[in-house]
Amino acid sequence: MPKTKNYHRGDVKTELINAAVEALKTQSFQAVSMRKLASAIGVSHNAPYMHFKDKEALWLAISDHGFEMLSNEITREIATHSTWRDRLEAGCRAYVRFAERNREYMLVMFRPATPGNVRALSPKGAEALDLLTLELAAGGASGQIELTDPAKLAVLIWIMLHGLTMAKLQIGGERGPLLEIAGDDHIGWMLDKVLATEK
Amino acid sequence: MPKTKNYHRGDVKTELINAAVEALKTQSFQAVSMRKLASAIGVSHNAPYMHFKDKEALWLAISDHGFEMLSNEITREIATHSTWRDRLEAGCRAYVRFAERNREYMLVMFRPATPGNVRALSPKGAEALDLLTLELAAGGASGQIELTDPAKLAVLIWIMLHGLTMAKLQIGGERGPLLEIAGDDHIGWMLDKVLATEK
DNA sequence: AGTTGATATTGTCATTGTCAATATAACTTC
DNA sequence: GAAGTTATATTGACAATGACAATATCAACT
Repeated sequence: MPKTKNYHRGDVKTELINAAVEALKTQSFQAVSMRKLASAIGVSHNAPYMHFKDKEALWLAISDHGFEMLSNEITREIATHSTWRDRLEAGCRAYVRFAERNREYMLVMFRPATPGNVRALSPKGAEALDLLTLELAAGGASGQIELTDPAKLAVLIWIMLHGLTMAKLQIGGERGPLLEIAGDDHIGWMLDKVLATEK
Repeated sequence: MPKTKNYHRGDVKTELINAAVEALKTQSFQAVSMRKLASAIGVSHNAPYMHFKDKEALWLAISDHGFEMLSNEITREIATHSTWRDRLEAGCRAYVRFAERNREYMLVMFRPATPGNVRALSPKGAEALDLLTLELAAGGASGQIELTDPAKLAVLIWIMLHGLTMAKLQIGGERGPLLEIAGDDHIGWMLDKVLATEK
Protein backbone atom coordinates (compact mmCIF):
# COMPACT_ATOMS: atom_id res chain seq x y z
CA MET A 1 0.00 0.00 0.00
CA PRO A 2 1.19 3.48 -0.77
CA LYS A 3 2.65 5.70 1.89
CA THR A 4 0.25 8.52 1.28
CA LYS A 5 -3.30 8.26 0.20
CA ASN A 6 -3.38 11.52 -1.70
CA TYR A 7 -1.83 12.40 -5.01
CA HIS A 8 -3.20 9.69 -7.14
CA ARG A 9 -0.26 9.01 -9.41
CA GLY A 10 -2.05 6.24 -11.22
CA ASP A 11 -2.68 6.41 -14.94
CA VAL A 12 -5.23 9.18 -14.62
CA LYS A 13 -5.28 9.69 -18.36
CA THR A 14 -6.55 6.25 -19.30
CA GLU A 15 -8.74 6.17 -16.22
CA LEU A 16 -10.44 9.30 -17.47
CA ILE A 17 -10.93 7.82 -20.90
CA ASN A 18 -12.46 4.69 -19.46
CA ALA A 19 -14.69 6.68 -17.15
CA ALA A 20 -15.89 8.81 -20.06
CA VAL A 21 -16.70 5.78 -22.19
CA GLU A 22 -18.47 4.23 -19.26
CA ALA A 23 -20.45 7.40 -18.66
CA LEU A 24 -21.55 7.51 -22.28
CA LYS A 25 -23.28 4.19 -21.79
CA THR A 26 -25.87 5.77 -19.57
CA GLN A 27 -25.62 9.51 -20.11
CA SER A 28 -26.00 11.74 -23.10
CA PHE A 29 -23.03 13.21 -24.84
CA GLN A 30 -23.26 16.68 -23.34
CA ALA A 31 -24.21 15.34 -19.92
CA VAL A 32 -20.72 13.97 -19.49
CA SER A 33 -18.73 16.59 -17.63
CA MET A 34 -15.10 16.89 -16.79
CA ARG A 35 -15.91 17.44 -13.17
CA LYS A 36 -18.07 14.38 -12.84
CA LEU A 37 -15.42 12.28 -14.54
CA ALA A 38 -12.84 13.66 -12.17
CA SER A 39 -14.84 12.82 -9.10
CA ALA A 40 -15.72 9.45 -10.60
CA ILE A 41 -12.09 8.42 -10.56
CA GLY A 42 -11.47 10.19 -7.28
CA VAL A 43 -9.42 13.21 -8.23
CA SER A 44 -10.06 16.88 -7.87
CA HIS A 45 -12.14 18.77 -10.37
CA ASN A 46 -9.14 20.19 -12.15
CA ALA A 47 -6.87 17.18 -12.30
CA PRO A 48 -8.11 16.20 -15.78
CA TYR A 49 -6.67 19.40 -17.17
CA MET A 50 -3.22 18.07 -16.45
CA HIS A 51 -3.77 15.41 -19.08
CA PHE A 52 -6.19 17.07 -21.48
CA LYS A 53 -5.94 20.68 -22.52
CA ASP A 54 -9.61 20.72 -23.27
CA LYS A 55 -12.78 18.75 -23.05
CA GLU A 56 -12.39 18.40 -26.78
CA ALA A 57 -8.94 16.94 -26.27
CA LEU A 58 -10.50 14.17 -24.23
CA TRP A 59 -12.94 13.33 -27.01
CA LEU A 60 -10.07 13.35 -29.44
CA ALA A 61 -8.09 10.89 -27.37
CA ILE A 62 -11.09 8.61 -27.12
CA SER A 63 -11.63 8.91 -30.84
CA ASP A 64 -8.07 7.90 -31.58
CA HIS A 65 -8.30 4.99 -29.21
CA GLY A 66 -11.49 3.88 -30.91
CA PHE A 67 -10.01 4.01 -34.39
CA GLU A 68 -7.07 2.02 -33.17
CA MET A 69 -9.29 -0.67 -31.73
CA LEU A 70 -11.34 -0.72 -34.92
CA SER A 71 -8.28 -1.10 -37.10
CA ASN A 72 -6.98 -3.89 -34.95
CA GLU A 73 -10.25 -5.79 -35.01
CA ILE A 74 -10.58 -5.51 -38.75
CA THR A 75 -7.01 -6.60 -39.25
CA ARG A 76 -7.41 -9.54 -36.92
CA GLU A 77 -10.64 -10.67 -38.52
CA ILE A 78 -9.29 -10.39 -42.04
CA ALA A 79 -6.36 -12.56 -41.09
CA THR A 80 -8.60 -15.47 -40.21
CA HIS A 81 -9.72 -15.89 -43.81
CA SER A 82 -7.80 -16.82 -46.91
CA THR A 83 -9.70 -16.03 -50.08
CA TRP A 84 -9.95 -12.48 -51.25
CA ARG A 85 -13.70 -12.28 -51.05
CA ASP A 86 -13.89 -13.86 -47.63
CA ARG A 87 -11.32 -11.48 -46.26
CA LEU A 88 -13.18 -8.47 -47.56
CA GLU A 89 -16.45 -9.64 -46.11
CA ALA A 90 -14.83 -10.48 -42.81
CA GLY A 91 -13.44 -6.98 -42.62
CA CYS A 92 -16.85 -5.49 -43.22
CA ARG A 93 -18.41 -7.72 -40.62
CA ALA A 94 -15.75 -6.70 -38.15
CA TYR A 95 -16.60 -3.05 -38.77
CA VAL A 96 -20.27 -3.53 -38.04
CA ARG A 97 -19.62 -5.77 -35.10
CA PHE A 98 -17.26 -3.25 -33.57
CA ALA A 99 -19.91 -0.56 -33.91
CA GLU A 100 -22.51 -2.71 -32.21
CA ARG A 101 -20.25 -3.59 -29.33
CA ASN A 102 -18.68 -0.18 -28.93
CA ARG A 103 -21.52 2.20 -29.46
CA GLU A 104 -19.98 4.83 -27.24
CA TYR A 105 -16.70 4.86 -29.11
CA MET A 106 -18.47 5.18 -32.45
CA LEU A 107 -20.46 8.13 -31.21
CA VAL A 108 -17.28 9.88 -30.22
CA MET A 109 -15.34 8.86 -33.32
CA PHE A 110 -18.02 10.29 -35.55
CA ARG A 111 -19.34 13.06 -33.33
CA PRO A 112 -20.58 16.14 -35.17
CA ALA A 113 -17.79 18.21 -36.58
CA THR A 114 -17.27 21.80 -35.62
CA PRO A 115 -18.17 24.09 -38.50
CA GLY A 116 -15.13 25.40 -40.26
CA ASN A 117 -13.16 22.68 -38.58
CA VAL A 118 -14.19 19.56 -40.40
CA ARG A 119 -11.94 16.96 -38.96
CA ALA A 120 -9.74 15.01 -41.23
CA LEU A 121 -10.19 11.32 -40.82
CA SER A 122 -7.70 10.46 -38.13
CA PRO A 123 -4.62 8.54 -39.22
CA LYS A 124 -6.04 5.48 -37.53
CA GLY A 125 -9.36 6.00 -39.26
CA ALA A 126 -7.68 6.33 -42.62
CA GLU A 127 -5.81 3.13 -41.87
CA ALA A 128 -9.07 1.28 -41.33
CA LEU A 129 -10.38 2.51 -44.66
CA ASP A 130 -7.15 1.50 -46.34
CA LEU A 131 -7.55 -2.04 -45.09
CA LEU A 132 -10.57 -2.41 -47.35
CA THR A 133 -8.84 -0.77 -50.27
CA LEU A 134 -5.94 -3.15 -49.85
CA GLU A 135 -8.17 -6.19 -49.89
CA LEU A 136 -9.83 -5.01 -53.05
CA ALA A 137 -6.49 -4.30 -54.63
CA ALA A 138 -5.31 -7.74 -53.60
CA GLY A 139 -8.25 -9.30 -55.38
CA GLY A 140 -7.46 -7.31 -58.46
CA ALA A 141 -3.77 -8.11 -58.36
CA SER A 142 -4.34 -11.83 -58.03
CA GLY A 143 -6.51 -11.77 -61.09
CA GLN A 144 -9.51 -13.05 -59.18
CA ILE A 145 -11.51 -10.03 -60.19
CA GLU A 146 -11.07 -7.10 -62.49
CA LEU A 147 -11.82 -3.82 -60.84
CA THR A 148 -12.39 -0.69 -62.82
CA ASP A 149 -11.53 1.51 -59.86
CA PRO A 150 -10.58 -0.15 -56.56
CA ALA A 151 -10.30 3.09 -54.59
CA LYS A 152 -13.69 4.27 -55.77
CA LEU A 153 -15.18 0.95 -54.87
CA ALA A 154 -13.54 0.90 -51.47
CA VAL A 155 -15.07 4.26 -50.66
CA LEU A 156 -18.46 3.05 -51.76
CA ILE A 157 -18.21 0.01 -49.53
CA TRP A 158 -16.98 2.08 -46.62
CA ILE A 159 -19.81 4.53 -47.12
CA MET A 160 -22.33 1.72 -47.03
CA LEU A 161 -20.85 0.35 -43.86
CA HIS A 162 -20.75 3.77 -42.29
CA GLY A 163 -24.31 4.59 -43.21
CA LEU A 164 -25.45 1.24 -41.97
CA THR A 165 -23.72 1.44 -38.63
CA MET A 166 -24.62 5.03 -37.89
CA ALA A 167 -28.24 4.36 -38.79
CA LYS A 168 -28.19 1.35 -36.50
CA LEU A 169 -26.77 3.39 -33.66
CA GLN A 170 -29.07 6.34 -33.99
CA ILE A 171 -32.32 5.15 -35.42
CA GLY A 172 -34.63 2.97 -33.43
CA GLY A 173 -38.32 2.74 -32.99
CA GLU A 174 -40.62 1.52 -35.67
CA ARG A 175 -38.02 1.91 -38.38
CA GLY A 176 -35.40 0.13 -36.38
CA PRO A 177 -36.32 -3.35 -37.52
CA LEU A 178 -36.03 -2.24 -41.11
CA LEU A 179 -32.39 -1.69 -40.56
CA GLU A 180 -32.04 -5.27 -39.46
CA ILE A 181 -31.94 -6.21 -43.10
CA ALA A 182 -28.37 -5.14 -43.22
CA GLY A 183 -27.42 -7.05 -40.13
CA ASP A 184 -24.59 -9.46 -39.77
CA ASP A 185 -25.97 -11.98 -42.23
CA HIS A 186 -26.81 -9.50 -44.95
CA ILE A 187 -23.45 -7.88 -45.43
CA GLY A 188 -22.66 -10.53 -47.98
CA TRP A 189 -25.77 -9.54 -49.90
CA MET A 190 -24.68 -5.93 -49.95
CA LEU A 191 -21.21 -6.82 -51.13
CA ASP A 192 -22.63 -9.01 -53.86
CA LYS A 193 -24.62 -6.11 -55.17
CA VAL A 194 -21.66 -3.79 -55.22
CA LEU A 195 -19.28 -6.30 -56.77
CA ALA A 196 -21.67 -7.83 -59.29
CA THR A 197 -20.89 -5.36 -62.04
CA GLU A 198 -17.16 -5.83 -61.72
CA LYS A 199 -15.06 -8.68 -63.10
CA MET B 1 -44.96 50.78 -36.07
CA PRO B 2 -46.01 49.15 -32.82
CA LYS B 3 -47.26 51.20 -29.89
CA THR B 4 -44.76 49.76 -27.45
CA LYS B 5 -41.28 48.65 -28.15
CA ASN B 6 -41.15 45.98 -25.51
CA TYR B 7 -42.81 42.62 -25.48
CA HIS B 8 -41.65 41.28 -28.74
CA ARG B 9 -44.78 39.50 -29.88
CA GLY B 10 -43.26 38.47 -33.15
CA ASP B 11 -42.97 34.83 -34.03
CA VAL B 12 -40.31 34.19 -31.44
CA LYS B 13 -40.50 30.47 -32.01
CA THR B 14 -39.42 30.51 -35.64
CA GLU B 15 -37.03 33.35 -34.95
CA LEU B 16 -35.31 31.15 -32.42
CA ILE B 17 -35.10 28.28 -34.86
CA ASN B 18 -33.60 30.50 -37.51
CA ALA B 19 -31.15 31.99 -35.06
CA ALA B 20 -30.07 28.54 -33.96
CA VAL B 21 -29.53 27.36 -37.51
CA GLU B 22 -27.62 30.52 -38.25
CA ALA B 23 -25.49 30.05 -35.16
CA LEU B 24 -24.63 26.50 -36.17
CA LYS B 25 -23.00 27.86 -39.29
CA THR B 26 -20.21 29.37 -37.28
CA GLN B 27 -20.34 27.75 -33.87
CA SER B 28 -20.06 24.23 -32.65
CA PHE B 29 -23.08 22.28 -31.57
CA GLN B 30 -22.62 22.70 -27.83
CA ALA B 31 -21.50 26.28 -28.18
CA VAL B 32 -25.01 27.28 -29.14
CA SER B 33 -26.75 28.36 -25.96
CA MET B 34 -30.32 29.28 -25.23
CA ARG B 35 -29.24 32.54 -23.71
CA LYS B 36 -27.17 33.63 -26.66
CA LEU B 37 -30.02 32.79 -29.00
CA ALA B 38 -32.38 34.77 -26.86
CA SER B 39 -30.21 37.85 -26.89
CA ALA B 40 -29.56 37.36 -30.59
CA ILE B 41 -33.21 37.91 -31.35
CA GLY B 42 -33.54 40.55 -28.68
CA VAL B 43 -35.54 38.88 -25.96
CA SER B 44 -34.73 38.11 -22.38
CA HIS B 45 -32.77 35.02 -21.44
CA ASN B 46 -35.83 33.09 -20.40
CA ALA B 47 -38.22 33.96 -23.21
CA PRO B 48 -37.26 30.86 -25.21
CA TYR B 49 -38.69 28.68 -22.49
CA MET B 50 -42.13 29.95 -23.38
CA HIS B 51 -41.82 28.15 -26.70
CA PHE B 52 -39.52 25.27 -25.92
CA LYS B 53 -39.70 23.23 -22.78
CA ASP B 54 -36.09 22.29 -23.16
CA LYS B 55 -33.00 22.92 -25.14
CA GLU B 56 -33.64 19.47 -26.55
CA ALA B 57 -37.10 20.59 -27.60
CA LEU B 58 -35.51 23.27 -29.74
CA TRP B 59 -33.32 20.73 -31.50
CA LEU B 60 -36.33 18.56 -32.02
CA ALA B 61 -38.27 21.36 -33.65
CA ILE B 62 -35.34 22.13 -35.92
CA SER B 63 -35.05 18.46 -36.75
CA ASP B 64 -38.70 18.23 -37.72
CA HIS B 65 -38.43 21.34 -39.83
CA GLY B 66 -35.41 19.90 -41.58
CA PHE B 67 -37.12 16.62 -42.37
CA GLU B 68 -40.05 18.51 -43.75
CA MET B 69 -37.84 20.56 -46.04
CA LEU B 70 -36.03 17.42 -47.12
CA SER B 71 -39.24 15.62 -47.93
CA ASN B 72 -40.51 18.56 -49.91
CA GLU B 73 -37.35 18.90 -51.93
CA ILE B 74 -37.24 15.22 -52.75
CA THR B 75 -40.89 15.25 -53.75
CA ARG B 76 -40.46 18.32 -55.91
CA GLU B 77 -37.39 16.95 -57.62
CA ILE B 78 -38.97 13.58 -58.29
CA ALA B 79 -41.91 15.28 -59.93
CA THR B 80 -39.73 16.86 -62.58
CA HIS B 81 -38.87 13.49 -64.09
CA SER B 82 -41.03 10.90 -65.74
CA THR B 83 -39.32 7.55 -66.06
CA TRP B 84 -39.01 5.39 -63.01
CA ARG B 85 -35.25 5.32 -62.97
CA ASP B 86 -34.88 9.04 -63.52
CA ARG B 87 -37.26 9.77 -60.70
CA LEU B 88 -35.38 7.55 -58.29
CA GLU B 89 -32.08 9.10 -59.21
CA ALA B 90 -33.49 12.60 -58.95
CA GLY B 91 -34.72 11.83 -55.46
CA CYS B 92 -31.30 10.63 -54.44
CA ARG B 93 -29.66 13.70 -55.91
CA ALA B 94 -32.10 15.90 -54.03
CA TYR B 95 -31.15 14.18 -50.80
CA VAL B 96 -27.45 14.83 -51.26
CA ARG B 97 -28.00 18.34 -52.50
CA PHE B 98 -30.14 19.16 -49.50
CA ALA B 99 -27.42 17.91 -47.19
CA GLU B 100 -24.81 20.03 -48.91
CA ARG B 101 -26.89 23.15 -48.76
CA ASN B 102 -28.28 22.59 -45.28
CA ARG B 103 -25.36 21.25 -43.36
CA GLU B 104 -26.65 22.66 -40.08
CA TYR B 105 -30.03 21.04 -40.41
CA MET B 106 -28.51 17.67 -41.19
CA LEU B 107 -26.29 17.88 -38.13
CA VAL B 108 -29.34 18.47 -35.98
CA MET B 109 -31.52 15.91 -37.73
CA PHE B 110 -28.92 13.23 -37.18
CA ARG B 111 -27.35 14.47 -33.98
CA PRO B 112 -26.07 11.74 -31.66
CA ALA B 113 -28.84 9.92 -29.89
CA THR B 114 -29.09 9.77 -26.16
CA PRO B 115 -28.27 6.30 -24.91
CA GLY B 116 -31.34 4.37 -23.96
CA ASN B 117 -33.34 6.87 -25.92
CA VAL B 118 -32.61 6.04 -29.52
CA ARG B 119 -34.88 8.31 -31.43
CA ALA B 120 -37.31 6.84 -33.83
CA LEU B 121 -37.02 8.29 -37.26
CA SER B 122 -39.37 11.24 -37.13
CA PRO B 123 -42.61 10.91 -39.11
CA LYS B 124 -41.24 13.36 -41.63
CA GLY B 125 -38.01 11.42 -41.83
CA ALA B 126 -39.87 8.21 -42.40
CA GLU B 127 -41.84 9.94 -45.12
CA ALA B 128 -38.63 10.85 -46.93
CA LEU B 129 -37.49 7.26 -46.80
CA ASP B 130 -40.85 6.09 -48.06
CA LEU B 131 -40.53 8.30 -51.11
CA LEU B 132 -37.69 6.13 -52.29
CA THR B 133 -39.53 2.94 -51.48
CA LEU B 134 -42.51 4.18 -53.46
CA GLU B 135 -40.41 4.92 -56.51
CA LEU B 136 -38.91 1.48 -56.39
CA ALA B 137 -42.32 -0.07 -55.98
CA ALA B 138 -43.58 1.98 -58.90
CA GLY B 139 -40.82 0.59 -61.08
CA GLY B 140 -41.75 -2.90 -60.03
CA ALA B 141 -45.45 -2.38 -60.52
CA SER B 142 -45.02 -0.99 -64.01
CA GLY B 143 -43.05 -4.04 -64.97
CA GLN B 144 -39.99 -1.99 -65.81
CA ILE B 145 -37.94 -3.95 -63.36
CA GLU B 146 -38.37 -6.99 -61.21
CA LEU B 147 -37.38 -6.43 -57.65
CA THR B 148 -36.80 -9.26 -55.27
CA ASP B 149 -37.37 -7.04 -52.27
CA PRO B 150 -38.18 -3.35 -52.82
CA ALA B 151 -38.19 -2.43 -49.15
CA LYS B 152 -34.84 -4.06 -48.57
CA LEU B 153 -33.44 -2.29 -51.58
CA ALA B 154 -34.84 1.05 -50.52
CA VAL B 155 -33.14 0.76 -47.18
CA LEU B 156 -29.87 -0.10 -48.86
CA ILE B 157 -30.10 2.94 -51.09
CA TRP B 158 -31.05 5.15 -48.20
CA ILE B 159 -28.16 3.82 -46.17
CA MET B 160 -25.80 4.60 -48.99
CA LEU B 161 -27.11 8.12 -49.29
CA HIS B 162 -26.94 8.60 -45.56
CA GLY B 163 -23.41 7.31 -45.27
CA LEU B 164 -22.35 9.43 -48.17
CA THR B 165 -23.84 12.65 -46.89
CA MET B 166 -22.73 12.25 -43.30
CA ALA B 167 -19.23 11.41 -44.43
CA LYS B 168 -19.25 14.48 -46.63
CA LEU B 169 -20.40 16.64 -43.77
CA GLN B 170 -18.00 15.35 -41.18
CA ILE B 171 -14.89 14.22 -42.94
CA GLY B 172 -12.60 16.66 -44.59
CA GLY B 173 -8.88 16.97 -44.94
CA GLU B 174 -6.85 14.64 -47.04
CA ARG B 175 -9.58 12.08 -47.32
CA GLY B 176 -12.17 14.62 -48.28
CA PRO B 177 -11.46 14.52 -51.98
CA LEU B 178 -11.95 10.79 -51.95
CA LEU B 179 -15.53 11.30 -51.02
CA GLU B 180 -15.96 13.43 -54.09
CA ILE B 181 -16.34 10.25 -56.04
CA ALA B 182 -19.85 9.96 -54.85
CA GLY B 183 -20.69 13.53 -55.69
CA ASP B 184 -23.58 14.71 -57.70
CA ASP B 185 -22.44 13.06 -60.90
CA HIS B 186 -21.67 9.67 -59.40
CA ILE B 187 -24.95 8.91 -57.77
CA GLY B 188 -26.07 7.30 -60.99
CA TRP B 189 -23.06 5.06 -60.82
CA MET B 190 -23.96 3.99 -57.31
CA LEU B 191 -27.53 3.28 -58.27
CA ASP B 192 -26.40 1.26 -61.24
CA LYS B 193 -24.37 -0.94 -58.98
CA VAL B 194 -27.21 -1.53 -56.60
CA LEU B 195 -29.79 -2.16 -59.27
CA ALA B 196 -27.67 -4.24 -61.62
CA THR B 197 -28.51 -7.55 -60.02
CA GLU B 198 -32.23 -6.90 -60.15
CA LYS B 199 -34.49 -7.08 -63.18
C1' DA C 1 19.85 18.24 0.61
C1' DG C 2 18.19 21.02 -2.84
C1' DT C 3 16.44 21.95 -7.30
C1' DT C 4 13.39 20.97 -10.86
C1' DG C 5 9.34 19.42 -13.19
C1' DA C 6 5.31 16.77 -13.33
C1' DT C 7 1.05 16.22 -11.10
C1' DA C 8 -2.72 17.34 -7.97
C1' DT C 9 -5.54 20.72 -5.17
C1' DT C 10 -8.14 24.73 -3.89
C1' DG C 11 -10.07 28.98 -5.22
C1' DT C 12 -12.28 31.64 -8.48
C1' DC C 13 -15.10 33.42 -12.46
C1' DA C 14 -18.15 33.81 -16.42
C1' DT C 15 -21.52 31.07 -18.83
C1' DT C 16 -25.16 28.10 -18.96
C1' DG C 17 -29.78 25.49 -18.26
C1' DT C 18 -33.66 25.86 -15.75
C1' DC C 19 -36.98 27.11 -12.07
C1' DA C 20 -39.86 30.67 -9.62
C1' DA C 21 -42.07 34.92 -9.17
C1' DT C 22 -43.57 38.87 -11.42
C1' DA C 23 -44.98 42.01 -15.06
C1' DT C 24 -47.14 43.15 -19.42
C1' DA C 25 -49.81 42.66 -23.46
C1' DA C 26 -53.63 40.40 -26.02
C1' DC C 27 -58.02 38.12 -26.05
C1' DT C 28 -62.85 37.15 -24.08
C1' DT C 29 -66.95 38.07 -22.28
C1' DC C 30 -70.12 41.07 -20.42
C1' DG D 1 -65.06 49.74 -22.81
C1' DA D 2 -64.05 47.41 -18.03
C1' DA D 3 -62.76 43.22 -15.88
C1' DG D 4 -60.85 38.96 -15.85
C1' DT D 5 -58.24 35.32 -18.17
C1' DT D 6 -54.51 33.60 -20.71
C1' DA D 7 -50.35 33.77 -23.35
C1' DT D 8 -46.07 35.73 -23.39
C1' DA D 9 -42.09 38.24 -21.60
C1' DT D 10 -38.95 39.85 -17.74
C1' DT D 11 -36.13 39.78 -13.72
C1' DG D 12 -34.02 37.15 -10.21
C1' DA D 13 -32.05 33.25 -8.46
C1' DC D 14 -29.32 28.75 -8.14
C1' DA D 15 -26.45 24.79 -9.03
C1' DA D 16 -23.39 22.85 -12.51
C1' DT D 17 -19.93 23.43 -15.72
C1' DG D 18 -15.43 24.62 -18.39
C1' DA D 19 -11.45 26.80 -17.71
C1' DC D 20 -7.86 29.73 -15.62
C1' DA D 21 -4.53 31.01 -11.74
C1' DA D 22 -2.10 30.21 -7.69
C1' DT D 23 -0.57 26.92 -4.60
C1' DA D 24 0.78 22.50 -2.75
C1' DT D 25 2.78 17.82 -3.03
C1' DC D 26 5.59 14.39 -4.68
C1' DA D 27 9.32 11.96 -7.56
C1' DA D 28 13.65 11.98 -9.67
C1' DC D 29 18.05 13.72 -10.66
C1' DT D 30 22.25 16.18 -9.31
